[in-house]
Amino acid sequence: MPELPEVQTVINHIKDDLMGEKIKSIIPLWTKVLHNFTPNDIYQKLEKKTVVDVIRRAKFIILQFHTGIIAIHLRMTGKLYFHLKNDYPKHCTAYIEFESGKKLIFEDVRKFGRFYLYNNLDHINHRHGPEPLDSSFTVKIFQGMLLRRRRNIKALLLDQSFLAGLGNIYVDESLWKSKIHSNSISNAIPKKRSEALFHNIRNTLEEAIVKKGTTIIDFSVNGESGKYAKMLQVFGRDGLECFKCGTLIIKNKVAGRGTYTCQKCQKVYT
DNA sequence: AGGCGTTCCTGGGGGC
DNA sequence: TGCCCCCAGGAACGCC
Repeated sequence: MPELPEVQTVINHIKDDLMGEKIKSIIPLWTKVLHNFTPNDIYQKLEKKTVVDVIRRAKFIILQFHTGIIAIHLRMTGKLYFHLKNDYPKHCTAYIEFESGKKLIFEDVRKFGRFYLYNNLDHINHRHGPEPLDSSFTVKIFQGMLLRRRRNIKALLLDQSFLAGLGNIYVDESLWKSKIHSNSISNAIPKKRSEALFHNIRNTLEEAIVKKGTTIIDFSVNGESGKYAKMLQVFGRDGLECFKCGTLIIKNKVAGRGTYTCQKCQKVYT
């Protein structure tokens, strides 16, 4: 389940090979993978069809062209990588052919991943909150955001229109580090705790990017595994002792997601 | 506004 | 030994 650090890792891995490449064609092998366009649309909308930049916004990989963007969302099992052979992997749902002969493969076992074609980032920006790692995102802004809502903290942090990029793993990690129980209500969290949460979200994401993400279930880049799995403090540790207090970590469901918690360290604020 | 259920998919785990 | 059922999970959407 790729979250911000995993998406950033994919971009860091393929960006140099994408820059300056000109698209020859985009081939869907499974019809629904192109969400709002057809292969022919790229001739009209992308004009020169040359990749001028590759950036991340929220959990999207953005291929920037002179007159538009292709946004790619990996959802749960999507993988994006260059492939030299002429055959396609079993779960390849689409690929992009470049004039140079390079092929960018999109492999996606569960078929939730999608490609989108837009004129610019407006459409994505409108439905997404701030980037947690941006320098413009501050403690004060975050605390204000929490106070203006009265909502379950885990549901809120997972909500991409509130804050972009977090997913199930890094939400649990950030809440544990901040000693906040996932059943807490956003505007009941004390100032000191929300300040800690702000810093722990950023530190956790930054450290995970350095470690090239977390290898859980399906995530890897060209078979290379992320190293953050070794750093996880609560996620996936049900039945094991909390690293801070020794209490057994429990797993339950919060906001419809599998959630890992230390019932002693993490306080419920309501 | 917020919470919850449903949908999309498939591999894999649980139950017997 | 095998097989069937059901579920996880990101995001969008509809409903209360």
